[in-house]
Amino acid sequence: MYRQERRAQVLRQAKRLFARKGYHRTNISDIVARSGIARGTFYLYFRNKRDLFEELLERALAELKQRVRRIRMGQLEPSPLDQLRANLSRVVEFVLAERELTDIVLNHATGFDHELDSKIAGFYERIVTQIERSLELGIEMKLVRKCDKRAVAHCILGAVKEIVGQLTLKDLHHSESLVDEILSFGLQGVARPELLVDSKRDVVLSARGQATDAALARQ
Amino acid sequence: MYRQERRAQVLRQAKRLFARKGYHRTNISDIVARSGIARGTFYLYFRNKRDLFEELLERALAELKQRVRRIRMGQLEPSPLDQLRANLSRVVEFVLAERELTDIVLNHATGFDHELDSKIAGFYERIVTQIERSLELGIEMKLVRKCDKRAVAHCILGAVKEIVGQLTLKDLHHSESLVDEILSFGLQGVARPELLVDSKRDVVLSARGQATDAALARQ
Amino acid sequence: MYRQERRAQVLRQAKRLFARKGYHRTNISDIVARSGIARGTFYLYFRNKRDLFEELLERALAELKQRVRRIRMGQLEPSPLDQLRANLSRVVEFVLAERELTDIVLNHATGFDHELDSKIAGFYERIVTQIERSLELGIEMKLVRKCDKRAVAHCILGAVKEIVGQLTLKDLHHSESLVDEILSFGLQGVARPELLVDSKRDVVLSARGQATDAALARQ
Amino acid sequence: MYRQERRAQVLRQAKRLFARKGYHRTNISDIVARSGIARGTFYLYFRNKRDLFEELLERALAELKQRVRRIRMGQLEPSPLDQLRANLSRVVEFVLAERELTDIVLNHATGFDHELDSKIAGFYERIVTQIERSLELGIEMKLVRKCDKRAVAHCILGAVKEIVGQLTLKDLHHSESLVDEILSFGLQGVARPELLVDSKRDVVLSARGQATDAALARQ
DNA sequence: GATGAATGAGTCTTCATTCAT
DNA sequence: GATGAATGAAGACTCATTCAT
Repeated sequence: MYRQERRAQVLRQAKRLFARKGYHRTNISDIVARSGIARGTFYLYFRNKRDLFEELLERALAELKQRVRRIRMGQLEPSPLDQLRANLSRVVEFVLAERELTDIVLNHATGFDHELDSKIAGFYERIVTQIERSLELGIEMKLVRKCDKRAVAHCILGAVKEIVGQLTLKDLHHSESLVDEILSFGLQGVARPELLVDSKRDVVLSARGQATDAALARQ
Repeated sequence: MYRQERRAQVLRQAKRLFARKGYHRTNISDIVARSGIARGTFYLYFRNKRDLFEELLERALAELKQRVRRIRMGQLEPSPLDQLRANLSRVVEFVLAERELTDIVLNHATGFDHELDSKIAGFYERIVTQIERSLELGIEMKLVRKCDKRAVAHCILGAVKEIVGQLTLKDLHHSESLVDEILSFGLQGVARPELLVDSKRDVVLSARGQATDAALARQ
Repeated sequence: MYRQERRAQVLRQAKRLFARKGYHRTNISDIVARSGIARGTFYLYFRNKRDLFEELLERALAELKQRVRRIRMGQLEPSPLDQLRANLSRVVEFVLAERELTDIVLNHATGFDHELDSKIAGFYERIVTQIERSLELGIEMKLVRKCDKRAVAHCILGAVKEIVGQLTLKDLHHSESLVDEILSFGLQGVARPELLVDSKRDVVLSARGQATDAALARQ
Repeated sequence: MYRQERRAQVLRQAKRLFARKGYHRTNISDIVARSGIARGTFYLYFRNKRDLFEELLERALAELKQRVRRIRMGQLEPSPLDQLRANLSRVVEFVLAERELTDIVLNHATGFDHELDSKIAGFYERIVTQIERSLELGIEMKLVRKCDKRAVAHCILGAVKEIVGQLTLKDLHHSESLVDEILSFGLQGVARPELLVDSKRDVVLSARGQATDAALARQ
């Protein structure tokens, strides 16, 4: 288990450095110096610098994957909204606990090489698909309006990524209100609800938005 | 003007390479080979590799800044929504015309060095602030519900960034429907409007969303 | 101590090369090839090429400084002349033992950069001042004639530098007779002593040398 | 003659730059910028950078050669001492008029390449030989004591070089007194003349200087 | 297993020189 | 003749990785 401790120490230090300086500006010298091991020892634990980075990345992705669960229907399940909220809450929790890892995923894991890029892309793709499925489900359940599910899924993912990216920079603790704010935004957008309902039409914003303009203009 | 053409050619090729491989894996040899110039010629046009990158980045940011305009009130101005839509439309236009530049801004300009990081951060901060102001304005005009303006501004920025990032990957042409989809999402979220309105309350989603859950559950 | 041997080997080879070709025409490739080490290894021992050069220079200057000692008065001290001779002898010894280092100091350490130039200038300034003080002392003791001490100090330094520079080129061993020749020159110049003494005047060469001319012409 | 003016201008500027920064740190860009000509024009006037430098050097050497004349005997000639003084005076004059050129000869022309090194060495060799011959002549005329003529010649050359090198740094005008000081030093050294004469011996400093020590100690 | 000295391929950058206009 | 853009060889330095101890 001693071995594992050392390894963990290296991972920990590398994580800090990658988060602060990015992959290319972090060098093995930095890592081994911080980790208190010799240069050569590094290569007993990791095949090379890239592998170490990949491992960190995969840990983050695996953890996140696990925290974003499929929305399940059923009498025994919490309401879909609660499941949604729980997902988001778990993600925010992770982000706050692992700011550096999050920073790496969001800011330093991009444009690396084909393999890693695919890994990241696959991860996000999976998330987007999950969101898409949830939207579909929502539409079936008549909770969600009709929309370009894929585009909207990306919007949701983007909103979460951005908020979460901001979180890594600030000294915040987990706040449910933030999660709710994100949820509210995703669910109802920013317009005052009253403006969105119209006796004659289901969805106000449509036909290149002219109707909406009219509705809004009526105010 | 001949000089400017050559310079432009180098910028063009560098842009391609940076977008494809990122800054660190693109080397001067690549750039000069692609540009059909000699190694030394590069340094006639650019002080160094970093400067070239910075120039590309700044061009993108400047162009984007110019395309995102302040929402203006007044009889002679288009409706706020149309101004919003025009902003978004101009951004999407740019992104589609300059996929590589967009890719660089989104994926390769991060974790570079302090100066460039600040430049990017400043750019996004500006955008966020603009969105925030628009939200404020919307609230005053009773078009926008009350919310954590800063958080929502980040959500909106994130949604746009993500969609836009996806656009660079696909072979799409500018579609107004996409812009409308983003707008709809930002304005009304995903919930069916009817669910959001309640005779007794202005905003349904609140108090940790329990009311909403109830409302949604009622369906 | 193994490390020190390698380092010394590099210093030795660099010394040879700098002496033969000067700083600018000696490149790292030369040095590492001669030293039998790899390119990168060089940088384990020296921060850069300039540092290596500086180290060589400083070694030489330090050694020389140490060999040129202040003339001390006192019953227990050797006669001033013997102290002078000892200084000169130690310098000549060094020069012959370290021909290359001497060559570097004399011929390649000049017009380098401000810092190194100052170092060299400082070194010579120190020597000149020491000579000047010795002259002062000699005047007080009535061993030395009145003169422009600074100018004469430079003359003495120059004479020694030139002789020493010649030594580095020839295959000589340390010869006391050479030291004495320099001393004689410095002390009595080249004129036949008889010509210098005049019953009526202390110093013959004066008043724009006309008197001397007369004296010499009398012969 | 226009051409010659331009050429002279380039030589003038190059001289300044070489004197200030040395050969290697002076680049063609500097030279052409200062000279107000285009890069390519430089190569219409000079084959390359080295040639330009060589030309400057040769001018200096030629001028100096011309100023150091052989001591001639004869009723119609000035006294040898006056001829010596005139030589020295002409050299000092040149040095003061052409400080930069002197600086180049003394400090930057060394360790350059074989050909230039030989040129410089040849120049000095010539001077040394001239001094040597003068010493010989002086000995024949019983004006000069017996000595290692070659060594003494180097001492004299060195003294002059050093003084002259100092002159280039200071803001002095030609002073005959300085010339006399050098002459005095060369002729009579620094010892008080009385100490050098001994009724029984011609030259006091001899037999490893012990006699002199004794003589000096007698004081 | 641990070490850290050694490696050398790779990269940016400079600059004297050329040559088409 | 004059220009200055273009050239590309050359050089310093970095750093991930290896390997003898």
